[in-house]
Amino acid sequence: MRYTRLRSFHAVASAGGFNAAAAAFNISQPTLTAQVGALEDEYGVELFVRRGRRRELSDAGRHLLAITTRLFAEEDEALAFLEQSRELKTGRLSISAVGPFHVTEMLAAFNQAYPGIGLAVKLGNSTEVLDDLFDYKCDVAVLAYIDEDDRLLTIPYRRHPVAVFVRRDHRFATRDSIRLAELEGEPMIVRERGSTTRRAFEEALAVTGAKPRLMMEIGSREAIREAVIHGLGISYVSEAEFVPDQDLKLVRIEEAEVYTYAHVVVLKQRESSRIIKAFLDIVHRARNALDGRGGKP
Amino acid sequence: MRYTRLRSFHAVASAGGFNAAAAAFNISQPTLTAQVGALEDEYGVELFVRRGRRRELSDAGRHLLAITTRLFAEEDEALAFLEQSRELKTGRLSISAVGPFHVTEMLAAFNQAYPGIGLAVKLGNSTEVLDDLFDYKCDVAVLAYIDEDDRLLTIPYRRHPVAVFVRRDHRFATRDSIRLAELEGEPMIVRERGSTTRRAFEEALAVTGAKPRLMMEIGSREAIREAVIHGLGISYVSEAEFVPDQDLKLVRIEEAEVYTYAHVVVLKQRESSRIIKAFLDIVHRARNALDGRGGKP
DNA sequence: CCAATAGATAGTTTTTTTCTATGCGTTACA
DNA sequence: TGTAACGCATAGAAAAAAACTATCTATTGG
Repeated sequence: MRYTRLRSFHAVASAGGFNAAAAAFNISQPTLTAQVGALEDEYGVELFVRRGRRRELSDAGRHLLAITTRLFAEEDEALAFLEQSRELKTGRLSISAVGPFHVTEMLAAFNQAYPGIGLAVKLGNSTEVLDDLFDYKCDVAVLAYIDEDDRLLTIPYRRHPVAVFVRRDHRFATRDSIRLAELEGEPMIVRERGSTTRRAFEEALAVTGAKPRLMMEIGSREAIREAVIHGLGISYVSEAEFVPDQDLKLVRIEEAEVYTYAHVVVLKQRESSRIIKAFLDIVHRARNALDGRGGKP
Repeated sequence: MRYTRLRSFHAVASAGGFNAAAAAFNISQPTLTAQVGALEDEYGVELFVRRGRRRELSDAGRHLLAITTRLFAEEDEALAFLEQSRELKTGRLSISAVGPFHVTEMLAAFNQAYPGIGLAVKLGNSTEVLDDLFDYKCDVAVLAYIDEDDRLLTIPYRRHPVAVFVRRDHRFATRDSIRLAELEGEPMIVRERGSTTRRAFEEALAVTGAKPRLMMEIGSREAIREAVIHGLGISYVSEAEFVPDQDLKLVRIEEAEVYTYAHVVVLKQRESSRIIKAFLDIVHRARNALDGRGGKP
């Protein structure tokens, strides 16, 4: 109401007449006459002076035009911002993940598709990651295994085989792959309890029945690498996480039954969020691109 | 539409919630929900993030709020300007007048009543003044005599007696007043043809039948004063225009039939203009205040 | 677990906005 | 000096929008 009147005034004032404004802004001239008239009546102010058959801006009108010019510039800015938001040219997506190795690929794909979106990644264990998700501290979580929780929407993203790695001089070092059974009695350095990789590995071992000798439990991938390099034992790692080293050799597991999984998890509630939808879309596309390369669970 | 949505968004964003905004801005909560929802749908942007039972500003929402804050500040400014215009606290009034002497009084009264209104005075002869009026170059004209023109609204403002003035050593200098008949053969310096004062004076002379000796015609009041001081003759002037001098003496005319008039003239078309109405009102009041003092025609 | 709270949804009514058709006064031009 | 074109005003009707009430759902705090 006030707005419409101001807008009509602005149109007439900047177009230089009622008919001109009507033509320029695709509204009828009587509408403009009515709106401007209402504005003038409401405030008892002469915005236009009748001069023959035309109406020209009065001093008050000129002053008001200066204000409305700024006003509608701000409106344009608001709409421009909304437009660019529509196209996801701005915004931020925060991700909590259990490990950096699963997410970098997704981040790269997403960033390529939406270069304007800021990305924030926070790492933590699975409990922390889930808490972030439920506390709205992140938009997307990347987890290894999933709780069945109907507040969550879970998308299996990909699986990474777990492999054994040994020092160059170990008897496995010349092998391309081994069987789990061969690990019987083998001195082994393992991850902390709760590690996704350890869990997957031990489940597979339990199936096989093989029992390595647990040398030590270390809560850091890097520290385990050092321990292996120093000959304290052999260990395992998700293939994607393995950092090559001249003293180390990665040996696959023949059965290939040991995998860590990456699931993309979001709150069902937020599934319809544009930015989250965009991310999930990228994830699906990446999964499909992986098909046939055996990356899928 | 866009505006209402932005306003609803702004209300919710600045009030910190839908219900809070509904209470603060006296609109119903469903209205706000609908408007904000429409804005989000239209641009596919999440302005608020659902967090439990509340909705909190998203990054995009925060950005938009910054813009809408400026937007509505401009709107407030526009409305404030219109409000103060309603009370005639701003604006400008331009006056064209045939002489400065008639208008100063009005200007003073008007300025006292509406100190915020800028005043512009332009002087000219009666033709120029009327042209300004018809060309909308001025809002109000002050003229001596009037054409009957039904495009014009004319208000008699006041009349000023015309008096004779002479040098101290003139035989009239000891008199308080003279009769027009005494001017027979008297050397006289007169204004240019077209001068209101000359016209009034000569009309009165014609009635009387007296014939002064026209010494010279000078198109400037100041130059005439100098001429009288130098003893070239006597002259006349509207009493209101007379500037006292130790060498000059003003002598009234007994019949007091010689007057110049001041009429306030506006275009009928523009009579309803607030500022013009306000000025005419001041003029009427000043006229009434003059009643009983004999200032009226 | 219940009551209170924040927000969403459905359906309706009121208000606003906008249109078409037409009238009136000005201006320009033949 | 008519007369056509132009610029705006007015009337009445139609369309769109904004607003409401009532009700529902989900979350949270005691």
